[in-house]
Amino acid sequence: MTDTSTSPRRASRPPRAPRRDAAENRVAILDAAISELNHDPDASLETIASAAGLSRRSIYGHFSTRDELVAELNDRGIARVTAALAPIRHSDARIALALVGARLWSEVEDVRVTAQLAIRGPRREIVGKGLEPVRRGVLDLVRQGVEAGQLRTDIEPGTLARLIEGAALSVLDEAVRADISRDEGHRLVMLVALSTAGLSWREAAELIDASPELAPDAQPHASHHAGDTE
Amino acid sequence: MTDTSTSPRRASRPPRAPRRDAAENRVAILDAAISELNHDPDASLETIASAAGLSRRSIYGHFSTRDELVAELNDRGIARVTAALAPIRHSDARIALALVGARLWSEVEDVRVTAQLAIRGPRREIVGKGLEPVRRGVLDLVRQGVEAGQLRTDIEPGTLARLIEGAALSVLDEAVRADISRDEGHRLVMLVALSTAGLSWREAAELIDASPELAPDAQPHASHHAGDTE
DNA sequence: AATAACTTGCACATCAATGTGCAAGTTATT
DNA sequence: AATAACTTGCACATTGATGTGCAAGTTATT
Repeated sequence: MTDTSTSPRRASRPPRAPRRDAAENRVAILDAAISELNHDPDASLETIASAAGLSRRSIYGHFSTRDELVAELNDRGIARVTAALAPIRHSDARIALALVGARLWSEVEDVRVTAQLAIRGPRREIVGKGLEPVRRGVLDLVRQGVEAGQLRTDIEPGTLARLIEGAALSVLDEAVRADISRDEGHRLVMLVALSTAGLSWREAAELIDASPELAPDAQPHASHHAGDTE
Repeated sequence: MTDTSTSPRRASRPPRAPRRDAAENRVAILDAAISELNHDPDASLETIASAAGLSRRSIYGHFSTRDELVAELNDRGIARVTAALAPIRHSDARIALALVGARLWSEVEDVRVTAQLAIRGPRREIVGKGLEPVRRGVLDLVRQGVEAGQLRTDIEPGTLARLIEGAALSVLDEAVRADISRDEGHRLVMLVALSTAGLSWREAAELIDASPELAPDAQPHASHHAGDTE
């Protein structure tokens, strides 16, 4: 049990670093949870635990309640999405929008769980709050694009932003259903985002092919900070 | 399921017709269930019952188990969707596709619950089977459109069909989030379906405005009269 | 090797939801 | 008014999941 109580019984006890295997197990739990919740948003701790190769009891050594585990997953998801989308800035809103799709694609699993949580469950309000900045970002892109005459004007920006988001999620769903390859999904999510944004399919393809920053390998991967000596 | 047939069977039980209020209550339960499950896919019978203005206990007078209630909802949903989409036939696949969106829109609530059930829960396989014909129909339309050079060819028909379905559902979600008016939703779902199918937003709008059968008041039953208005 | 950290299995308490039985009320229908 | 249909409240059994306490085992770390 991770003692969170701040009762300074004696001199401050130095919180030691967790054991290596324990740290690994913690990650294993998180990963298993993501994976299992992708299949069934109501997966039990039992299920998650055994998927992580641990006993249910052990989970409580890392997370004091189920909610805490989910919350952590959630924070992680939001953090990843935010990190992935934050640096996107481009003079062409269409490209930026495609980039949003592409970045989401590179985080499929986390994104899906987070998105599910944002829709269902009692936490949906809170999760929604966390995603607020991301949504604002997309909305700003849409506005920028409309302003520049690059995107459709027949749908209100706010609505359009949410629809693009929804369209992208559809691709992620489809990706889980049918096993879609990395590059295929990469292109697909961009195509769909652009289509929803108002481009014809030929325009979308043209734009993607003409923009080197949208190539499947132009993805600046999330920071593996610290070059580990190998 | 519900045997209303007056089979001349004098075994031991003459099956009488249900009392009028009972029949009404049954419908009330179904309606309440739809509504509540739209808010929370895991709504309890307690919640549903009180939303229907009844006690939880009374539900068991109409449905012997929760599953049976859900199954009935499901059948009803599939029936409605099927009925709404079955008569759609048109030489122009784009119009037909828009029509699919429009018809789904007219059944929003039922469609959403059914769609949810098709994704979550242990019944998803069964529900999916029920929707099979509908999906085949959409797929056929997509193929027809591709054949005729009216729809995009950069996405595999099977995938495209599912993406269109997903896009339409996004609109339905959006409709629940923000209160969208009947006509607004009607147009929106068509626009999004066509956009996903590959049209630019201007093409989509043009097509919709030029097709009287896509007008918000074009009624569900009278199938189609030869399109001559151009 | 010694220690503390971690895992595990079991027993147990709790909780929310489902489904039943039954007796007492209401209400539609004849 | 008489009857059967229906609703309701309460008690109760059941089930699945969560969360705890504890003792006994394992394993990383020193």
